[in-house]
Amino acid sequence: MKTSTTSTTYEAILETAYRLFAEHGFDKTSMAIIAKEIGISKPALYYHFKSKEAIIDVLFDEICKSITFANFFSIEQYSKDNFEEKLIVDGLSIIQSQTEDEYYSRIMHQYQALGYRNPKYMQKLIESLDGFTTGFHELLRHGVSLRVVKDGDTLAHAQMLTMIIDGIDNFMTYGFQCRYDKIWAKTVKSIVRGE
Amino acid sequence: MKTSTTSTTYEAILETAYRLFAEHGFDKTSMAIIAKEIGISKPALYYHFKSKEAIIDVLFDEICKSITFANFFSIEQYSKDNFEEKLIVDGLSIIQSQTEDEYYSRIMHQYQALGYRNPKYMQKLIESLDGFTTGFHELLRHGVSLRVVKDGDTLAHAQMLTMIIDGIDNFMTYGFQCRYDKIWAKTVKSIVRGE
DNA sequence: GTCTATAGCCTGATAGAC
DNA sequence: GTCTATCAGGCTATAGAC
Repeated sequence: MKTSTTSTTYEAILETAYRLFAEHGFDKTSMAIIAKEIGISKPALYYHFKSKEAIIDVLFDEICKSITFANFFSIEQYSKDNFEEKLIVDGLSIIQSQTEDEYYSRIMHQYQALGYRNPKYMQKLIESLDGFTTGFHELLRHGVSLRVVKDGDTLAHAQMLTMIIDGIDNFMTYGFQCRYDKIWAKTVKSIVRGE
Repeated sequence: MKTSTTSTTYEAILETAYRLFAEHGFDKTSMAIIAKEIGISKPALYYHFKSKEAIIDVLFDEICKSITFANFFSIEQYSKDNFEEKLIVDGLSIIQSQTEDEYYSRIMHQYQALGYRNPKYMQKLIESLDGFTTGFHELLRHGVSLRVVKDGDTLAHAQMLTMIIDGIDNFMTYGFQCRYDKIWAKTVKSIVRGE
């Protein structure tokens, strides 16, 4: 998310909706409020998006695109020498990027709640999780082949890394005071070095 | 949750609301639908609860009461001989209990979304997380004093355990196929044995 | 592309009888 | 404790003018 500067009405709608949805929830953010906040009328809004759900869907697509595994980890850059350190640093960069967008977790929780009721969202959420576990799995196997990661149940380890990344984000959004860097580093080291 | 058999109207309201809220969300579950599902009228519902929010609040209190650390872990039962194994088993029992209530995670995600907008819910959610980290922290320090847990940053380790429990629950609700038992056991062992 | 006006529905909540 | 009837207000979405 975070489109640079608002130029078109279309972009203004997406940015404003993103913020209002995060702040007040999908249900409590009416089309009228979104329109008023931008300074246009409700029908003008409907000119750009055929329904409220359409806005929600477009936003979800954009969010999903911005949080792929490949955006944060480049397997080819991992070598025998930098493996553990780079995995720690790249992981922290995810955490960092989520700190910078205060609305991300708030709105994501809502898509998760939607997912339980609507397969359309559920599917993408699972794809996203799957992308991370698959990515970590490849990365770890690469590490094994480099002989810098101890061989073991790399799939379970990949799932564990995904879970911790997800959990850290979750905790952070609550302003829960944790040594997040330490937790991530500890997890990575434990997995790389193999218990 | 899960009151045995429904005897009073009051209990019927709570049980039905719990299920409908989990299935369709707070906003999309109207007082009329709840009343209809039970077989009473809307005003009858308002006789027992002064507002929709009152139902949501009572449900949240009950849920919070049922997921305290002490309900799953009894520090005094942990000895030098059974420590690691018992920590694994007790952790799995949480995961197990959440499998048995298919609605738990669904409704919990909604309270989390509410928490971002309403300090009333936020506070209890944080208290709950805090209860687990504090509990694990005590447990780990107990383990250290028993010389069965390697000394280290027990607070960070306690937060890590909380995060994994939370994350496992999260993943499970999506029907994500994981070796949850393996992930939990791996985490516990890594922490108990110290890296 | 944007507007005013409004249709049509659903909502939370209540008045008042039994 | 439970009912029928009802209200006031908010909602999504659209018709039709500019």
